[in-house]
Amino acid sequence: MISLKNLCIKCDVTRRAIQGYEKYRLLEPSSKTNRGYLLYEDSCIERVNQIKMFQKFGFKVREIEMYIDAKPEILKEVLILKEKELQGKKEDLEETIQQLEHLIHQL
Amino acid sequence: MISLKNLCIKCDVTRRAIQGYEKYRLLEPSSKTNRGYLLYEDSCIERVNQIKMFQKFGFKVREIEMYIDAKPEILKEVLILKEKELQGKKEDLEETIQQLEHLIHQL
DNA sequence: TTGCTCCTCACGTCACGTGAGGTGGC
DNA sequence: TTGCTCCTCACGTCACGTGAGGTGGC
Repeated sequence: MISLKNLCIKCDVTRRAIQGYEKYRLLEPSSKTNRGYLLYEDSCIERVNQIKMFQKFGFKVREIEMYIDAKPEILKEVLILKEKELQGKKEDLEETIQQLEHLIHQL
Repeated sequence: MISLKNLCIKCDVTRRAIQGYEKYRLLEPSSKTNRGYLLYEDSCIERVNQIKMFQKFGFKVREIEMYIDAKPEILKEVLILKEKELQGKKEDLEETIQQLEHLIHQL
């Protein structure tokens, strides 16, 4: 068991981010202390790190629910699509940087 | 003079985007027809394209006001900082893509 | 009672998207 | 009157940020 505060510290997220994850049922506290403080399973640390990874890959929070517990084959397909998306973004970004450099040299 | 609709078509933006720019006083209609339709100067086409360029570089709409009419020397400094930001983003993105590829190969 | 910690709302942010409801001339 | 076009609100989106106001035990 781990408190909300410690979960936030260990995962480097805010309380508000955790609340956001809970809104989409990616996570939930397993109990409360008698003072009403929220308590989580230790496994939630790993869970939150996974959620953060999906977010980094460009998934919306409400999409993550569909994939975080998916079978490896399904997940692999989705991730391959995401990789193409990110490659596209990278190319757009490179083009934008070139435009920006061009403009800077004109000034 | 050009109608709002034609401005949107020429610049490939929506009416709502133009409204957003007007909120931050980057743009304004110069007059209205007797039917109340909004009319813009032809120079607004160029203006909107400039705004879009700043957005592409990562400026927030409300930041654009400060720079769109700035002196070249000032603008140059700001753009150089932006370029560094975009380079940083590019590097982050490349790292993320690598992580993603690594994960895909594990599945 | 005061201080401290943690809780649960709930509005704010950003750049628009997306209706709703109204208008004027054919 | 109906249809069409364009107008002006104003709530919705997304993932939290940021208070406000309340609670329980030292």
